[in-house]
Amino acid sequence: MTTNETTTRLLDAAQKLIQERGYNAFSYKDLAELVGIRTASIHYYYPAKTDLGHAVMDRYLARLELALTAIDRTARNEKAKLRAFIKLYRDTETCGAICLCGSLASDFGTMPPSIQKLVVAYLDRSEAWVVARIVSGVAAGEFAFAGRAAEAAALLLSSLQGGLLVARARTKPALELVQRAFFRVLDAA
Amino acid sequence: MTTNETTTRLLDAAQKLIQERGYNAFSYKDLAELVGIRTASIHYYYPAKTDLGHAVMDRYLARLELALTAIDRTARNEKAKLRAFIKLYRDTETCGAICLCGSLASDFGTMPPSIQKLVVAYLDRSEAWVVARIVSGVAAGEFAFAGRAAEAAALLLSSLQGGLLVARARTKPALELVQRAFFRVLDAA
DNA sequence: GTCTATAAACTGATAGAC
DNA sequence: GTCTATCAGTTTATAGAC
Repeated sequence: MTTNETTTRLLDAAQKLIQERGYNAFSYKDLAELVGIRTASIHYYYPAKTDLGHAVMDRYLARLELALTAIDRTARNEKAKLRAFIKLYRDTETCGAICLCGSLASDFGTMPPSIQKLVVAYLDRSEAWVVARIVSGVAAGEFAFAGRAAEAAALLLSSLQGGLLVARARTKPALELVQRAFFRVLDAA
Repeated sequence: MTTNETTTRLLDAAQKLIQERGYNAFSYKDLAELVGIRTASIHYYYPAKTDLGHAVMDRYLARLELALTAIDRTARNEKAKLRAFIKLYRDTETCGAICLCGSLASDFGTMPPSIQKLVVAYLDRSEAWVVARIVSGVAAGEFAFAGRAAEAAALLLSSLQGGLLVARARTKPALELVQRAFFRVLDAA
């Protein structure tokens, strides 16, 4: 382990702030108060704010990889895998937060290229995984879906990101309805 | 007409900045440079930045109403109406922008209640209209969709908002795929 | 209506003591 | 590693001349 206690608490607090307020709406002062240290101390770990943002998104991407691996290992079939994937977003919805990747995507133009690349990587990886699940599910006769997998994958990814946005603003869950409607696409011929 | 030339240019530029960078990522200085006046002059029209944000979102909501009215008047059937609605988002996608409402929703926690209310109103109005189109389309035998209209409406609204987010980050259109997949939901039994 | 001038607070960031 | 002290730049916002 190379990460100590303080870096973890900084990353946790920063991620929370970005997901709840947005990257450009939180300051080192906010973060310092949340973690209980001074702003100068944060600079010791993350000299620039973009370094911090990069580290948070980097960890988020690594965790996606771990989550997908865990799902692929434990879920019985492709539908169960997709349900587990959607569950990741529904847990975020429960917290009243939006996806870190979605939050950074909405500030995309103001992010440095190194962070932009991670955001794109997160979306690409998610999409590729979903496409693979659909292709596999169709091949196994699990889904009746007759269209292109890329269509359904784009629909799922977009509706999960947007669903979190919409749900938080209205403090009214959206992803349960989204999930139900989405599986109609796969189950219908 | 109560709005003069300068207010219109201020609202246009502010909307553009919010959709491209986000509410918390643009300043009166950015806006002043874009419009060609000094920051103090902006305060003459909009004393506080939240007044400006409110005015931009208020106009955006009024324009939604106009757009829905125009669609209801000109489109031949419910499917054509929904296609025209999706076109509003696809035009935004073409500009490389996200929805103003989606941008403000992603900064939701940092917005004053008066703006939050407009964001919620925009989403509520959009959803109600989409639900009505689906219910009407099913009643007319235009859609084979057998589920609850609220499900499909949540899927559409979420995927359009999220689709813009995803598309801009990857500079790769998403809404054409989203649209195709969505109509499978309505057309399938 | 638009300007100059200015303020008070906050921003990310650095230097250097402990 | 964490602190105090400090910086230069920016932010929203106001006062008052023209």
